Order: sequence, then C-alpha cells, then structure tokens
Amino acid sequence: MMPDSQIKQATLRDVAEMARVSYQTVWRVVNEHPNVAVDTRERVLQAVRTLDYRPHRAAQVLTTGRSYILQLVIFEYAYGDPLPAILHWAREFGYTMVVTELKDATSAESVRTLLRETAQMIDGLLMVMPYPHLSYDALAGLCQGRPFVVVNTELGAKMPSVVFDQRYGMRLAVEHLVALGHRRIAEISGPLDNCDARARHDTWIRMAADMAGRCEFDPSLSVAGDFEVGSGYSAAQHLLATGRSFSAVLVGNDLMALGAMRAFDEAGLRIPEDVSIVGYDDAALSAYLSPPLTTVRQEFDTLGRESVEYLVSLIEDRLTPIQQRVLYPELIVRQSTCSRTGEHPQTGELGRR
Amino acid sequence: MMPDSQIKQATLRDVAEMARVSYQTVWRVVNEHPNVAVDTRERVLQAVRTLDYRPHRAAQVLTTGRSYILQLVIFEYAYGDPLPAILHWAREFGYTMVVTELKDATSAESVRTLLRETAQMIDGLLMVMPYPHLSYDALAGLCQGRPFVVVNTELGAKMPSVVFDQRYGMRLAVEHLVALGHRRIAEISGPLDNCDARARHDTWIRMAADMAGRCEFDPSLSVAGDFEVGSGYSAAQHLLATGRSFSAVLVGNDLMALGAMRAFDEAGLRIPEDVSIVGYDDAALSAYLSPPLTTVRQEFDTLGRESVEYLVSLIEDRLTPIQQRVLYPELIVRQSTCSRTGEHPQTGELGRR
DNA sequence: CCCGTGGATGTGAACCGTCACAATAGTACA
DNA sequence: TGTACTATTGTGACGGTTCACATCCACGGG
Repeated sequence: MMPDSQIKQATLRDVAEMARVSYQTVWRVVNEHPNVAVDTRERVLQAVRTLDYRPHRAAQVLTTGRSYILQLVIFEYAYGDPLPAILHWAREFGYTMVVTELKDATSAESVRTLLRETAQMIDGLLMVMPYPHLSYDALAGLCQGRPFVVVNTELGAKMPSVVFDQRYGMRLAVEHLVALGHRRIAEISGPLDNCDARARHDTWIRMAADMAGRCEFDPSLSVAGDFEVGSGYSAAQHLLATGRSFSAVLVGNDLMALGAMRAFDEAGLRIPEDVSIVGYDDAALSAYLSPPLTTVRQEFDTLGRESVEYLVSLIEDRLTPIQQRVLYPELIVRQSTCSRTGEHPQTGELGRR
Repeated sequence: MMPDSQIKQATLRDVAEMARVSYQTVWRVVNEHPNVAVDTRERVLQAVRTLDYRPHRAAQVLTTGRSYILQLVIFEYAYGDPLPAILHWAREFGYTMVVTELKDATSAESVRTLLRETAQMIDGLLMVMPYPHLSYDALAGLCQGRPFVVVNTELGAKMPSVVFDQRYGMRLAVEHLVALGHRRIAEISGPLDNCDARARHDTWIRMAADMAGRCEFDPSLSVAGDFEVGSGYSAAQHLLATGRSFSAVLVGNDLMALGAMRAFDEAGLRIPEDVSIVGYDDAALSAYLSPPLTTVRQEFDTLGRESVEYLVSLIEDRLTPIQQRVLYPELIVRQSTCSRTGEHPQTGELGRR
C-alpha cells in the first residue's frame, strides 16, 4: 500500500492565511514584485517555508499560457544521437522536455495524433524528423501556431531548422578517399527516404560525375541500409556477392560501418589494406573499433544547443526570423582508411562467393 | 516572423454556444456520458469538429489532479538502454513522458531541485537510479507522496522497483567461463558505487571463494571502469600492464568490452584464443563485433514494460502492494569465449610492456 | 488643511474544465 | 388527474494562479 496517499499542497491562500495578508501580497512576494514592506515580506517568506509552498504549475499554465515545457518528437532512428544534448540544453534554458516517439513520421495524421495529447501544455516543439514530407505550412498547422524547430531536415528547407550540411560532410569523405587513390568506391547509404541519407547519396553521385575518371559511381555497388548494425552487415555481404571490385566503402553511419567491418572480416578482407571504410557520425565507440574508424563527425551537442536555443528564442521573442541554421561536420581520419596500393588483393577477386 | 502568432483554442463554452446547448451538455458528449439526446449529441459533435475543440489539459490537471504525464529521472550512465522501451510503453499505457537527466544522483538536494519544477504536473515518477543512497522514505518524501517506481536498484531493496537479478547474471557468466576451463579470470567492472556493478562484482568474489581451486579472484586483476568505451580500453591496458596472467575477462558492459577488445587487439592478443571476453547487456552491436561478443542479455524492453505497468498500476489502483519485480538475464554465447586450451600463448608472457 | 503622489495592501474576475445538484420535460401507471 | 420516475438539460461553485483595478494610508508641498 502507498502511504498517506496524497499530500495536500499548500496554496497561495493557505500561505496568505498563515501570514495574515491577502493572497495578492503573497503572490507579490513569491514573484519578487516591488512595493512590499520588509516585515510583511519576511512574514510571508516564513509561511512559504513552513508550508513548503510551491506555485501550482497547472494553474500557472492555465492563466499564463506558458508551461516551460517543450516537446521533442523523434523518429525512431534518430535516437541516441541528439537526445542527450537536447535534454541537457533544454534544462539549461529552463525548460523541461516531453519526449515522444513517432512510429510513422511520414503521415501527417500520426503527427496530429501525437500532438493532440499534449498540445495545450507545451510552449514549443522540437522535431527530429528526417523525412521531409511535410511543408512548413503543414507543420505550422499541426503545431497549432506554436513555435517549432525542425532538427535535421533538408538543407535549404524553408522552415525554422537546424541542420548539418550533409553535402559538405560527404564531400569531405569522398575527397579523402579520392586523395588516397581510391577509384572504385562502394556505398552503404542510409534509407533513401531519409533526407540526410539522400543528400549524402546524391552528393556522392554528383561528385563522381564531376570527377569523372578520378573516381566512379557504380549503381550496383550502392546499397541502402536502415542505419542499424545488422543492415550494415548484410549490405557489406551484398556488396561482396556482386563480385565487383571496390577498394573503399562510404557508410551511412558508424553503426552500419561496424556491421560492415564484421562482414568484411568474416570474408577474410583486411581493413584498411583490402577495403577502406569511412563512417559517419563519429559515435563514441568509433575510436575503439579495430581498426579505429575514419568518420565524419557531427557535433550533436552543438546541434542540441542550437536547436533549443533557437526554439526558446522563437518562444520568448517573437521577432526571431525564420531561418535555417547550418552546422558543418568534420572529417576524423583514423585507421580504417589508407591509400590504395593497388598491389593488395582487392575485393572482386576475394569477394566472389 | 512567426505567422498569426497564437491560434485561439476553442473552449467548452465556445462549443456550447455554437451547438446552442449548455457547456455541461458539451462536457457530457465529450466525456461520453449517457443521457444525451441523439440529435443534441450530433449537433455538439458537429460543433466540436468545426471548432476543432480539445479539452485544455492544464485545466483538466487543475481540476482532476491527473495529468497523464509521468516523469522519468535518469542518471547519465543509464542512458540509451531502458529509455526507448520506457517511452514506448508509457505511450502504450496512455501516458506521456517527461524525461529529465540527473547530474548528481547521490544528493537528495539535486533530486529535490529536479522535482520542484514539474512536481504538481505529473502523476508519478520512474527513476533509473542505480545509486541506492536514498531510502524509501527519503524518496517518498521527495516525490511528495506521488507514486514512484525505481528501475535498477539493489536487489532486495524495500521499495517499489523493477530490477534485473545481477547475481544471477554474473553467475551465468562466471559458470560459463569456469566450464570452459578458465581459472585466472580478470574483471573490468562498472563503477562500484553503481549498485549493478557492485552486485556483479561482489557475486564474482563470492563465487571465486566458493569455487576455491576451480577459479580464483585476484584483486589486482579487477579494475573498475565507468561503463564508457574508453574506460574499457584503458582498463584492459591496465590489466596487461600488471604482467599477471589471465585467460578470460568479465566486463561490466558491452561498450567497455568493445574498448577492451581493442586494447587486446593492439597488444597482439587474439580473442578468444588468448583472452576470452564476456560482456554484459547484449547491446545491438554486440553480435557484430569481431568476434561476436558472448554476453549476458538484459531484456530492456521487458524492464521498460514492467516498470511502466507497475507505476501505472500504482497510480490508478491504490491497492497495488509495494514490491520488487525481479527479471532474469540470459547468457548469450557467441564467439568471444572459448575453452582454455592452456597451450596458447597466454597473457602474462605477451602482456608485459 | 487640502491635494497630489506613491507605497502598501486588498478585491474581483478571469483562465477552462469538473462535478454536485437543480430544474424541466416527458412518460408510465394507478 | 396526480404521483413517481426517468431522460435530458442547465446552474453554480470550485480548483490555484494571474492581473487589472480599487482602496487605504502617510507624507510633502502649497
């Protein structure tokens, strides 16, 4: 059994009674308004302490319309990455965070359902929705005019958003491989309806076209995974099964890179001598893989801070313009990439079933 | 600029006016009470739809005292693991979740601060606090009599809680290694003020004592990490630096196991031939390490479901008894462990700096 | 002595649902 | 025709905070 089931919270009026003043005076003291006599203030504060008075948030929300609660909407993939940073910065800015997961981010209906539940309670929304199926107006409608910031959407999208420049990140990765002499480069991308994955994929194709001769894009050496370890593993196996040769792989994130490394390892290929691998994200574990993974770092802490900061400024100051804040990733070179020596046994000979 | 800044939400009274009935009738329709004439009901529902009426949650909280919001308090370590499951099940049970991180879980003061902010808004708390410094009464006091469930605390703790039996899990791991013939077993534990880490560590010591002769506990081969990859790496290096021989390592979680594997790899030791490794958790990536990691699986989805289910039953039905629900982990044997052949080069010869 | 000024404090209404109770209409049955 | 009862609908107060406004008092200047 629970003990003394509900402890009755003291109210403004309770404190007023105890301090022998009106509730308004108590309110003034609590909200630090001027024009309260020092001895009255003391008496009130005393009462506040003994009764352990705290303003009732729900009542405050009801009258002021402000809850200091934000809602984070995340799509299942995007999990671990930006969440800790967002949580941390929300707290730092004085907000608490409701976290909701969205199963089907592509349908406006599921978003609507999600918002129904909490809508009147929250001051603004942060949406990690890498599936840009909803226009600004659609989102604004769903959010009932509440401020929102989209995290990780298309570069150039006309909405309040904070994004990494995926084209830039991919360029770093490709240039790195090309500089090492790699020509036949395979790709294990994320799901192509994910805008990040798409942007990187498209960038890779465009770069290959632009650098014709120095490297090439082979459609049969481009597989899409789902950002999970297992899909990296099977994608790598699939690449090997094609029998086509490649000396390096661009992988959509570090988790899939880990899976791919395992597959190559099982196939007897050495990394980086036989296959160079570039990951994406720079997860905590990437520095400790064997070999440590060359990857494109996305600074999720910055992403979290920028997103929250932007959202809060939209909430508190209506003058903030709609804009897209762009962050730039960084290439972290470790030991999973090396120059293509050409004399090593390459995939294509070994990889044949 | 944000567009038409705030969209005015329709209230019960607005709907009533439109449907030409009293707000009470609207309320009855919305809350599906009987005794409303069919045509009235239709008229009201029509008005509800055209005005897109939704009850104001804050007002509901104010009058009913129920918010259908739960608060999750997590200590930084315990991150990724139980969170997705808890989120999912909370939603499943009709609750939304406020997620708050706690920097210093050992001080009652920091908990109090955290709760102040949201206290009157939430129906109950879920605390992932593997630092059992607070008694049931202390916690109940902090929670102001609101129901709470502790996730991952000490086995046998007298509070509403859901835990894995860490002793059982560790026993599985140790028995596995002993059955494979390992005698000198090293340990990379989690931080020993963490009750999970502590329970496993203590179990290991007790088992070694009980099985005297068949395996042994060597204090200098027991290092505490912090559950992060990097600490597994340096702990493994430390083990090697002792110059003492060991043929297997019990690691506090899979992430540290990954770090340790890297360290052994760098030192030229093969896994499992030279060192067998047992992890803990069965993280998503563990099956894809090279070699795939033998580990003790904790079913976090079950943990999440049980925790939320328990909390909800405490909230909705005051008769639920205070109890501890115990879940049992499971040994997953993969390829990072093998029988000790004795003829292989063991650590101690190779490991010397 | 009166008025203006400003500090100190109090009153009433509003926010939006909820709930206990009141009121009205309508039917059934004696 | 009246009573009992039900189905349907309405009224009033309340929850705890906020805010605009009202009141009271004292003090200084004229």
